[in-house]
Amino acid sequence: MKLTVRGEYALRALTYLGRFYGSHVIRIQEVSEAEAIPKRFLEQILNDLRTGGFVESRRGIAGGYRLAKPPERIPLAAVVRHIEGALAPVGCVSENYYEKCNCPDENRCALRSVMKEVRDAVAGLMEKMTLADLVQRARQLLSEPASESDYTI
Amino acid sequence: MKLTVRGEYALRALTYLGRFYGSHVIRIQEVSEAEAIPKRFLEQILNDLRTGGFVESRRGIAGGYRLAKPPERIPLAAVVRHIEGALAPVGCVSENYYEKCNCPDENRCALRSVMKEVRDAVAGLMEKMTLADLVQRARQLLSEPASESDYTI
DNA sequence: TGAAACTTGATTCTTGGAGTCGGGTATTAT
DNA sequence: ATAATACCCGACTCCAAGAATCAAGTTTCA
Repeated sequence: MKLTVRGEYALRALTYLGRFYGSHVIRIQEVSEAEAIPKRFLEQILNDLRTGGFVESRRGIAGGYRLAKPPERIPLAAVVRHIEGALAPVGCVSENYYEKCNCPDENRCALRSVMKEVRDAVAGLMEKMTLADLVQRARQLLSEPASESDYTI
Repeated sequence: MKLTVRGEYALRALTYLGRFYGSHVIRIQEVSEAEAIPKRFLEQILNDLRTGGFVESRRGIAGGYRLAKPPERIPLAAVVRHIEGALAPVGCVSENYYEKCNCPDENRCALRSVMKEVRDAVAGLMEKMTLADLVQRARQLLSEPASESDYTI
């Protein structure tokens, strides 16, 4: 039930870019240092995010990356789906990346019908949450003193 | 965000055993055939489930497995946690299997606070759902004619 | 007493995640 | 122009974990 490191990096990088949405482009180098992500690996990921239409790039000496659209229009579900595929815990209940499972009869599979609920919960949540939420939260956490205290969204 | 095959097998095997809860013990062979799970692999898994207190076994020629407690008292969350560990999408928001993530400052990590919601949703659901739900659903699906139609719980 | 079934631990096989590397291409400051 | 800088691209390595398989036990009962 885990997100891959790759997916985590993608979300962190996007959040960083989101904080500067509307201004200049950001160099990979800067994101890499700020978020402690291996630079070459981050290159791959940002490139992948570009293919997915989440960011756009500018080459050359004054190059870098920026979001391709406003953070409010980037649901976390879309990002995770593009980077790692299905949100569903088992392939046979995925809406976007369905794959047959190995149970004897899928239409009579009890697990399937139950896992679908989990999928719907996760997908529902992550479709509602956008990069804007992540950015807003990042700004809050950076302006507040660090603490263990609970938070609300 | 995926369940492993091992976890899937565990839930399927438990569901099968659950259908016979209260009567005789079931041979590995039978579960293996009914659920299309490689026998040797299933041995491992059932053994693991025994260690976890979910099933109990009887050795010898009339041996087999049965649930160690009523299905209503086996939350799916407990099974998955025992077989594969954390339910949380990232280790740093797991309540039962916490592990530090590699972000620069965990207390100022925007992703963390958002992923926690996902964890809570998944954990909440899977703690409410028990093996009894799976068994009940299995019985329904086996008595009904197979269909693609939607279902409710 | 032997066949059936669980027990245990080691071993193999494969896949995919994580990260690296080298060279290529575009852009711009000078 | 051209050199420096930064993105672009594909191949490659490394390693851990998942998914089994195997062999040799031990217990039980007919």
